Amino acid sequence: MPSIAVVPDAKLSPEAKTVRRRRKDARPSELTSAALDLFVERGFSATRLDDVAARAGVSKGTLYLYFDSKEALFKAVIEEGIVPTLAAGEQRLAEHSGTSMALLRELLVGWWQQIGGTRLAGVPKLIISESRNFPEVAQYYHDNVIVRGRALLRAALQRGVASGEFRPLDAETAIDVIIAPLLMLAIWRFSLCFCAQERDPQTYLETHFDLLANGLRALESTA
Amino acid sequence: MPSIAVVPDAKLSPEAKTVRRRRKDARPSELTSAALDLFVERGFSATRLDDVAARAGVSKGTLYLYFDSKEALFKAVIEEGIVPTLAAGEQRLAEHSGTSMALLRELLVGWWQQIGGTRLAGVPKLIISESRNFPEVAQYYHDNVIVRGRALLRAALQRGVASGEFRPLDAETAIDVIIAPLLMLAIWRFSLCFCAQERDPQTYLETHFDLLANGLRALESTA
DNA sequence: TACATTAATGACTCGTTAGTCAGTAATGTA
DNA sequence: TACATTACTGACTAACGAGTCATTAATGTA
Repeated sequence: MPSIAVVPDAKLSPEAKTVRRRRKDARPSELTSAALDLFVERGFSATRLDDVAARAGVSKGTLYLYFDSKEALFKAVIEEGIVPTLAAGEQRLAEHSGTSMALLRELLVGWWQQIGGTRLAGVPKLIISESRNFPEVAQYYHDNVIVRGRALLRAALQRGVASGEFRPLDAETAIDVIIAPLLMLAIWRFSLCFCAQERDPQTYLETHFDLLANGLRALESTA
Repeated sequence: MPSIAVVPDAKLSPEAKTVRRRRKDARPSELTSAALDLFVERGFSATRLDDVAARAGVSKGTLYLYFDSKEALFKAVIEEGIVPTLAAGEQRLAEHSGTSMALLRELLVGWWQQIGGTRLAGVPKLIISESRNFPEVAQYYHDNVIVRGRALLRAALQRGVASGEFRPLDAETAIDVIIAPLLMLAIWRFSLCFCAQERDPQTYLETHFDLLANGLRALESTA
């Protein structure tokens, strides 16, 4: 990266147009960062690698020095952006000592802070939209995000049921019901001008939690 | 395929390969039907018009006799498949006399029967995935589906609040909370191998209704 | 049967973009 | 200063697919 310090994802300044810099270490993350921006904005297929490269301040040829293919670049975006959050969640689960509802809330708030509320929130939409046509990415996401994410929630729910805090429930369905609103919130944030757009995510999340707390509460009102 | 009666979206039989038939009336719906199948399966951009035409048993040139562009074809798919359901919902609303919860349930079940449970369920995913790159389609869907659909739910909710059946609520947020799980259910059905795939939609919907009924119930438990 | 009308065709153009590779410029080394 | 190494470039290709249009075949009509 070197010689002259440069902000990670800055464009080349105009006068530097033809200057070649050598920054082997910094390139991959500069490229994945640029890729995330454009993938989220335009979709995976509709994003041109020329544009990704340009945004990272390099040429397309350089991109291919670091990533074998467009799909490999996408995988790297997921690996770098999403996967670490799961590790954090797994640690939270292991260390938690409060109520299960608090744990659940903590996991979901954590998701919002690290993914749902950031530009990474566009990734689930990308996966939903395009993974069918890119099986390798789909497989990677399934194995490293979906399976691990669901396992996390399943553990939290089962703990609550075991302690009598939650009424007995079908874990898989409950997981769906819990994450669907979060995913939709993330999706809406990137679906131009639709619905929730300008509304407050906080209010939405509170409403969801509120509903959830009632729905999960043991014994009273609902069988 | 003429003269002899033929199912709407049948492929050409091998020996009919070079025979040209004239069926002006039937073409548009044959083409939109084929288009829906392929759009849902592969996405809008990734679908080739050659394939749509072939599935409808015609050539690409013929497709362009009936639709001005790929986007126009997409608009026609929505117009023919989704819009009528909204008209049905509006009628239901006008004629309903029971409780507001029953009306709400009726609207959502109707949505499931006519859209969510059919191949049309793929359309919301298409819109979410690709509308950003196709502003004309986005505008059409927004005006004719989203706005009308939300108005329908808003009316049902407001009726319930007015009668004291539901607790006071922010209508827009409540709408989001109500439709998010339905949309996710539809989306999951077309997101290969992910999550809810093989689970029972009925169970999922029941869980959602159950949660909803508790969340909306007036006065007790929650403020 | 001859002629007019129109539904349908498919080869074509033309723009687009993932991926390649021979060459260039920056840096390291002696 | 000369030479070796390697990060980087950008023009190129090959393939693809939306949209066009001159031509052909089916049907209607006199």
